[in-house]
Amino acid sequence: MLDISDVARRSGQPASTLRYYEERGLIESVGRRGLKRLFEPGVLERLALIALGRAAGFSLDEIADMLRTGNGMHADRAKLSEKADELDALIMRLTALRDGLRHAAVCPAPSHMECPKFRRFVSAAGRGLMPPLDRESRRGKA
Amino acid sequence: MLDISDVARRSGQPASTLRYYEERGLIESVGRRGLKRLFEPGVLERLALIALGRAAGFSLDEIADMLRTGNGMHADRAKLSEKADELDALIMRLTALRDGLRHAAVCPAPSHMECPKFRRFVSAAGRGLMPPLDRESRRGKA
DNA sequence: TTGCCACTTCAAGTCAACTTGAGGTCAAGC
DNA sequence: GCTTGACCTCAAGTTGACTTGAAGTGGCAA
Repeated sequence: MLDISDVARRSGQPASTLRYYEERGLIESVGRRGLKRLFEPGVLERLALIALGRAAGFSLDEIADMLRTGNGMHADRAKLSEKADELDALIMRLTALRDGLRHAAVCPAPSHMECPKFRRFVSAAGRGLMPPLDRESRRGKA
Repeated sequence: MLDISDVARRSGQPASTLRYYEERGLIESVGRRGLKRLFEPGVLERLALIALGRAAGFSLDEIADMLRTGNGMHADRAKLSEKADELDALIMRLTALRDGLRHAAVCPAPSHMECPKFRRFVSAAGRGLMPPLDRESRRGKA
């Protein structure tokens, strides 16, 4: 049996997150010693599964559903496939973007706007072909 | 001269966003007709540039800085390069993830956890090798 | 038995980028 | 002149996933 600090240490998630996940129905504790939660070791695998789901872009609610239906991420394969397709589209956009940035970084044009290649990227973004990325990048710098 | 609804229509951004961007110093209006803001047509290119920056994962603050220093995204090339590197790392993680999902979707193992390939992905996620994706995916479904 | 301190609960705060709502203004058409 | 309605300002609300803080509890070492 693990107490919350064991789980925190071994999963890398702060205790507050573990309590939050329990409240949200993502994990469960199997009892208490006094006030303190006790967890089975299996919770670690479950937390890894949750981390995977989060990394794939599933929300906590979606993950909770999956974990509830089967008892081990019996996620329906269609949903996984769909998420893989989404990732594919995202990867393509990001790749184009990366190439654009890479080019802008080395482009000899005095101002980026004078470079036709860069102007193409700008106007693609202007036409909404490249939705914002957000949180991921913010984490990247922390 | 364009009023805010012209800019909204032609940039795809709602008026509220344009006001917000002005407040944040990302764009500026050149005057008023009565109460109503007037914009120069150039604001459209600037908005496209902002959209590009957002798509690349820059925060509004970072974009505002870039737009302030030069007067046309004279963004320093080191910063662009750095962002391209970040994107590269992100792309690699997402690709691994996509492959993992794709595999899980077709894997014949009765439960995903019985597949050694899937277990590798899970444990990689558990070790924090795959930080969450978040907002991007949520947008994906809207 | 006393004290420490890791744990507990619950409500509220945080973050970024907006959006929404209430209440007001004003140019233009009738 | 009067109405209409697009615009204005400013404050507050939204979202998801947490974190933080205050106030309380209880197991265990000394």
